[in-house]
Amino acid sequence: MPDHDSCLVSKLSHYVDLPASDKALLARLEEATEEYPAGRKVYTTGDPMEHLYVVQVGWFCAYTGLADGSRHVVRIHHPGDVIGFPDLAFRQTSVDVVAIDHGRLCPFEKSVLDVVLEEAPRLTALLMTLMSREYVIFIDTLRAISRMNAPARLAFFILDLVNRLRIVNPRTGDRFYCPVNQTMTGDVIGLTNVSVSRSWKVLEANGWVERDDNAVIIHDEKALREACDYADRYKEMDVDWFPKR
Amino acid sequence: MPDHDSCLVSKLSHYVDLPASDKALLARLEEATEEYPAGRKVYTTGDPMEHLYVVQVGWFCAYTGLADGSRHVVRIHHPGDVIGFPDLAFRQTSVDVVAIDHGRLCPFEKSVLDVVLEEAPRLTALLMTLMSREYVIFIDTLRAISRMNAPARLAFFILDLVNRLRIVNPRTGDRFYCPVNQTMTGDVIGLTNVSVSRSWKVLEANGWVERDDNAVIIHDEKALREACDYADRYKEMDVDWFPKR
DNA sequence: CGTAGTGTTGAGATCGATCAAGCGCTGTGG
DNA sequence: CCACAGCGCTTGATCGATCTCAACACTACG
Repeated sequence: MPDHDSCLVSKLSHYVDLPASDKALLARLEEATEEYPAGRKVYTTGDPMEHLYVVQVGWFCAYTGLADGSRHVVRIHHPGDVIGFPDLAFRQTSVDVVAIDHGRLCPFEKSVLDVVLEEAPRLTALLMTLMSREYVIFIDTLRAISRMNAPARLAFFILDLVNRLRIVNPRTGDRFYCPVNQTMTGDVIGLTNVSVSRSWKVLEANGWVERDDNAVIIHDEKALREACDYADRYKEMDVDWFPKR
Repeated sequence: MPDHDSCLVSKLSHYVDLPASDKALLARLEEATEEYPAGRKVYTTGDPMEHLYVVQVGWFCAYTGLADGSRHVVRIHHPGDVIGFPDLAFRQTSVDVVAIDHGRLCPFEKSVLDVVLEEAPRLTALLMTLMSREYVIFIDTLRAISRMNAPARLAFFILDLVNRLRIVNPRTGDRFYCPVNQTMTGDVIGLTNVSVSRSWKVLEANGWVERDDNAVIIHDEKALREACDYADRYKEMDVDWFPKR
């Protein structure tokens, strides 16, 4: 009965087998999916923190505004991601989330997480692990932004994107579609759109990447990795310690 | 029987009441405390990820090295912090951890977390929440580093420190002891020791802070907050959704 | 007294920001 | 069909914040 599979489950099955009871639980908790046209807000900073969302289709962007009007993009979310983890600890959201292109989300209420924690330890472990992985990637990002030059930061951005896309779609290979413009890219890695443009030029001149309209083609992934000392956090997750049931 | 109280419990009781069964569980899982003289390594990048640690006494520093020999400090840990959250997802550690001054840790094995998840949902929720809070603070840090100037970053660093110290010791007030030198400070907020020194001068010249040997005295917290658009994430945690047992 | 660690200060170099202009593409409306 | 506006990207010129390098002061410690 694939129609009744939770979309959280279908995304999370990439990582670990969940017992049927966990799947059934999630299917019960999950609300109807929601469509988001490009540009539509999911929520705004300060909104009550009531839902987590699993991205089913499309790219979403979590960002915060700064006092001077500039913007910092916290995270670009792809299909399979969970939106809202960081704000679990709080009553209010700490970021804005908006759809970059047309997308679909599966919301489920934060308030039902208690049932998950009580009844589905294996699923709980998976959620904790996913959160922890996001956290480590953040550490990597901070490291890149605080200590690396503009082209290296862009290399990091590209590698992070492609490796995440490869999880959900292993056929991704070295070419992917990227709807993120240069201004937004800069807001992710702490640069202006001008520096992003120049950094692209550098990476292209090196023969490491190529751009074709909104597509990115990676020609020398090894060189990109070395440029930003990249560690792929998406490959090896430790699920051995998970509860058995 | 305070001697048998888990030190994790005693630290976590700041946030939420835990059922006696959770406390007993933790006391059982916890290993003997370990003493760390200043400078002693707790673990090194690439070590098998076998323990989490609760800081009981002292300051610890989690950092990663960069290819060019420079260093990025991921986090300064204080009493009450849990060391190792970010690496939960992985088999190997992704940072080095070292004692800044003399300290004491309570290790407990990652492999027993499955028992926690199966038997102590309320405690599990607390751990998830603490991880999530760390994550949000990281987002704030990244925002500061990627978009703010040197004095604002230092202001952020100071406010983060003092607000964390105030959790464990509410009597902290506006003065605290800080064993972190300027080089390490720079490694936290993405500056050189030289820029840190100059930024201190700026904040002092503004009359916002004062230094007295290794102590920091805050004279105008409001101004500091405004300088770096600071949000105190340590005040309001949402524990309402926690499982009741 | 010598050494190591830490912080301060100055001078010059550098990287990315800022400002400004222009190009190509797209969608819209006359 | 054309004019125009809007958006994203590129490029050049200049500016400025921070880095780099270097020298020096101070302290602790053997």
